Amino acid sequence: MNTVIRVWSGSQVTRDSAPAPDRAMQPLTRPHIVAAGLRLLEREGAAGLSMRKLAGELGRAPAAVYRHISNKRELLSLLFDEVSRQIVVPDAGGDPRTVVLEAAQSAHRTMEEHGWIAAGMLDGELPGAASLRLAEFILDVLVRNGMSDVQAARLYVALWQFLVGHLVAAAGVPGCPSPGPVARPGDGDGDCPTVRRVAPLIERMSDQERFTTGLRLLLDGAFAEPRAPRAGTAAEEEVPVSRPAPGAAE
Amino acid sequence: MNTVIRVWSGSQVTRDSAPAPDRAMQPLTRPHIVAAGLRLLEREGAAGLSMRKLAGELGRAPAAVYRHISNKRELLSLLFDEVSRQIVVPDAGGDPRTVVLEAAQSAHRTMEEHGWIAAGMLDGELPGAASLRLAEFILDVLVRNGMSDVQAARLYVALWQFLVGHLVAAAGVPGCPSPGPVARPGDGDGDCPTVRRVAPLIERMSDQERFTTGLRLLLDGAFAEPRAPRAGTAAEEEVPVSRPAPGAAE
DNA sequence: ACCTGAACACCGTTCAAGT
DNA sequence: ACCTGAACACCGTTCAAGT
Repeated sequence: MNTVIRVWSGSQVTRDSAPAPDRAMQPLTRPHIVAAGLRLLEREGAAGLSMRKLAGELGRAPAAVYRHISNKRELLSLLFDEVSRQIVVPDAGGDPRTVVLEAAQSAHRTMEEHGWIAAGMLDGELPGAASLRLAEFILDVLVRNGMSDVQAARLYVALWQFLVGHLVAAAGVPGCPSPGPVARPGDGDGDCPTVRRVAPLIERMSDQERFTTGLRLLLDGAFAEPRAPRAGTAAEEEVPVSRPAPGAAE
Repeated sequence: MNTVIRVWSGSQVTRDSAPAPDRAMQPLTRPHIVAAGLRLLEREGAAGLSMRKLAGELGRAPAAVYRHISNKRELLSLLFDEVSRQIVVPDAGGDPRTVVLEAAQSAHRTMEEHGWIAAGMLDGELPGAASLRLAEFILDVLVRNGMSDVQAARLYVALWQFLVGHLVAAAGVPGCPSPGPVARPGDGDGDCPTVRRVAPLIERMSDQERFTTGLRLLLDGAFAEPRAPRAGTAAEEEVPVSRPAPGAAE
């Protein structure tokens, strides 16, 4: 197994030790606000985060927060950044397939701890500065191991979309643990024999499995493509301007 | 190219022709409500759907809706069902990889038309009865072509999660078209040379490409695994790692 | 059975006014 | 510069009361 190193230089906010229990009348700062937001999310979940409650948590009037943050979206963006800063990536050496798999799993683990992220994805401009480091790491490993920029871009986009989808699907209804991708065949819906047979297998899959098996398929697919044998500078084929897919009616 | 057939028996609600312009005092029905909901979504987008506006659209008091529907989640569920009913699947014959690809693309196309779906994913129990038909179709094709139930289940879950992730990532901030998986390297964030180089490639990818290339990777990965030889008919050759033309795929 | 009016307990955000 | 009080324009949902 690879040594685990931290890719970030240290978080300015820790969830457990708030900057201070909001004493006397120290003026608010963004770190105060971010910390309070994380506390609120941890305590009440995604639905519990409101600008008003946040202000309450900080002991101020709701309007006070707006002196330091322009709206709720910016708040979500800051919170997401704080979480992505905690993503840990493996050592870059070794089999690239394994390294990328571990990096993705690490991102998955970190974000999964924060169920609200899935909900935040939809109205925050979440892919912020901190997640750049993860992108840099993955793209760099791929390219350094012979993928063209285009191949790396494609795989990275696919990985990201898959991660987002997994988080959203796993979060599902805020309360329920995981509705899964298929509902149980109900009464009125013509019989779906295959679904009926396979559904239990799906329901039995753990969250980890749902993520990792898909991840493996993506990586298998990507690494099955021919790559350049060696590379320091992987300038290769130029992107051939996407043509419409051969058999696809689109 | 495959003949396109409808897998559903007909929608009881059409978006364009509402059941009636809400005349005199016909009692409300669920189809009325679903139709009004779709009208509202089309006109005002995901953020424009509220129980109060829905009631307004129907010419009733807000409370009236609750006689027919128990809450907003159920409404979203019904709306999602109505949309999934419109998914068209290809003919089941032919290369399974292509058939599944086309089915997924079809689902993508249908859901993409309804940007609100991504938002609804998070607080509706969306995978309802209608999407069972799609699941049945895909699982059936996979198993009929030699995949084990477990293999089929895994690929299906991966496809679903990827679709969800794509929709959410593509929907992004309600207003903005597509923030994409990486933000532009900003000022303060240490230089990320690879991201800086690759980001333009990612931004240049169309929505279709972002979906289809990932889909292909998943299918490549899944069909690279050994499967049982027999299918319904004759020699289904052991797939020797499908290779899409190097960089010239698409 | 179906609907209305009015209310309850919330939202995000703005803005004049205070210190 | 930073904060408060009060307001604006909304939410989802409930419930007694009407017909």
